[in-house]
Amino acid sequence: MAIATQEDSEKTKIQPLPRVRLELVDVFGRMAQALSFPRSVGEIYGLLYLAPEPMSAPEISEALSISKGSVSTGTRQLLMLGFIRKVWLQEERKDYFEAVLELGNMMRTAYEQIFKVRAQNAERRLTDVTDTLADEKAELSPEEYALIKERLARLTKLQKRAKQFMPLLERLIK
Amino acid sequence: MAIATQEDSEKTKIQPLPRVRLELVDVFGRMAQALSFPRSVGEIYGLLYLAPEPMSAPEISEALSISKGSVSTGTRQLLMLGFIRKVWLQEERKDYFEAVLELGNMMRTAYEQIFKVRAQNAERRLTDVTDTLADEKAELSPEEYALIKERLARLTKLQKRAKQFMPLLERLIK
DNA sequence: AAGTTTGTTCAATTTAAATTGAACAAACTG
DNA sequence: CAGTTTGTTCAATTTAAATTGAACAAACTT
Repeated sequence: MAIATQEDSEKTKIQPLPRVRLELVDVFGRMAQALSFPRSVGEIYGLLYLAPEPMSAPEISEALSISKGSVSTGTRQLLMLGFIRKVWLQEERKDYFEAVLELGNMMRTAYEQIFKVRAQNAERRLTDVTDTLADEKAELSPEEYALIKERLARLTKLQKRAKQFMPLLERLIK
Repeated sequence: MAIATQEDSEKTKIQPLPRVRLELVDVFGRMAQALSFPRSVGEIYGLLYLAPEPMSAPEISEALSISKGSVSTGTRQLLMLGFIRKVWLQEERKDYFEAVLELGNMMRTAYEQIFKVRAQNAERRLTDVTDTLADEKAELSPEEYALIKERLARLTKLQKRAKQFMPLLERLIK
């Protein structure tokens, strides 16, 4: 469908994607959503994952029926996360993209960029809360102060435990 | 606090929450969002986590300025995940809720209910795609068929590796 | 009995996020 | 040079999800 009727002077030999490829596009689209990425980002990766050759942004846009803008932002995200890479095809001036197949690498990068940052944020915010408790001590009844202190200590302990796991996880992921 | 005696006719002894508690509400609210839960669900948990006594649904609604409906659906989700429990206060007919403080348990339950299910879904969908490839073999060039087959095999391998990690993760989490 | 209070459900609304599409710049082509 | 094509950015729009609020049922009270 959507065969470009404008003079196909070019490589616009857009044959429809085989069903397998469409299905994988869908699988990665849903997976992205589950991980709270835009669906389109997953779809782009799914498309590239089974592509026999690198694809240009206009080709991706056409194949998935998504706008240039979405392809631009989507590929940027995937590049940053290390899920795809740019390929320089001889004498072409377009950018071409291909999927990085070494999934271990991808996952490590994604882990670094997402989980680690989140864990650090959580840690910082937790110490902020603890500081607030100290500031507020005078305004709280001794019982309430003690209770809150104990519970925040629990959270901090958990936070520390989680932090210890992280290097272990990192090793597993590699 | 909040020992509203019925004769009050208004248990609206609602003194404002201490700042520490408001801050933790916010921390958990944001954390929930990062994990793609509704913010309100995190806020409810954050509120209960530092509550000196179990709180009723109307109290929660009031304290967080969220509707009865949200409290009802939010507490249901938290109960299902094991993050909070119902407490039966003597002779009261309202439901009271308190946070489960044993975070290890919570995390195990959440893991079971979320990651495991997702991993199983991913597995099923991947085999579906592989089946489609088999169906479609005749319509593909030998080269494309081989390429897709190889890449799907890669994914399946990764999937299996991830599956092996799961029991290990489970043990770590406990 | 009629009147409260609590809690659930679900349609309507609000809010947040993703996507589009148009304006623009850059790099080429005839 | 003017005319294409590619790719980015961002305001406007669309889409999806969370939240509200009203209707209702259940469990009590007077």
